[in-house]
Amino acid sequence: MQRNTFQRQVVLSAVQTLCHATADEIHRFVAASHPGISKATVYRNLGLLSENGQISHIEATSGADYFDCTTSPHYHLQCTECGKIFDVPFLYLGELNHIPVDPGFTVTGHTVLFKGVCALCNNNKERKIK
Amino acid sequence: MQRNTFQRQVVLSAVQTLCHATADEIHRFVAASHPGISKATVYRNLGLLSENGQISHIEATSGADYFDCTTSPHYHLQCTECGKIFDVPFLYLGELNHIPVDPGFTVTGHTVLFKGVCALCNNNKERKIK
DNA sequence: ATTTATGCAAATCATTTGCACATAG
DNA sequence: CTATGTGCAAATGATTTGCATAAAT
Repeated sequence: MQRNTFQRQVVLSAVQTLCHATADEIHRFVAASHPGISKATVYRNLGLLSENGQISHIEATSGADYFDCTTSPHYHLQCTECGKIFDVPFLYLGELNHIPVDPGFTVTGHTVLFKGVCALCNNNKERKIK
Repeated sequence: MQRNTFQRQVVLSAVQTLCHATADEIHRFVAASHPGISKATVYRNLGLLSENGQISHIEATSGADYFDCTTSPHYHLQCTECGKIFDVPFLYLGELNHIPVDPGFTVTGHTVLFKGVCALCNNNKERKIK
């Protein structure tokens, strides 16, 4: 049976405050008020909380993974300049899980990740040119 | 100007032979006949060849990335048991790059990766149960 | 009391990088 | 010749793990 530790509560509440954050960002946030909490504990709790469906795990294709306070299915846009994650609302292609592949294969899910440049980074780029 | 080194030719030909392979698999394949070629060189050439559009880079969400001998746009299915990559033909959602997001954002591309269990691994699982 | 969780440090895995030497153009 | 590429080993970054101790139930 899973226990309701102080550390787990603090990690969950950090994810809910930060909305989209990496394990390291969550650890830094948590450690600010509770310096004793280790990064390993943050990782272990992020894993458990995602398995429980209390948060969701955003698997990036480069750099660190992110954790999301929202658990409803939706896709993300990641800025290739700063790494930040943004929600892509109003789009979820559930039917993609039923694509016809060789019988024998079992499709269990799919990931969609958009790449782009966020407003802030676009702005910084323009300034550099000038 | 880019040079046409022996090592680069060997790496390209390995990717074309293996079709879907990780840097490590490509290095092992290459090293079998040319033991002098280092893994760093394999990585550097895989990077250059993808930039040139001679091969493509499959960014995985866990474990090692793969390199693909094909360069036409298509998605992949990765087996969560063995990590192998399979093509998902006849499906490319180019229109996804035009999803409406906040103005200021620039969407430059998207990744779709299916997760599932391949025929071979499904088979192995069944045997374990019995 | 017993099992689950924690903190720490070390280990792992994929990939990148610095640097001295080699070689393609 | 000289810029680009190579091999080696060390560095990096994200994440995981072993182990002794702590604390939830």
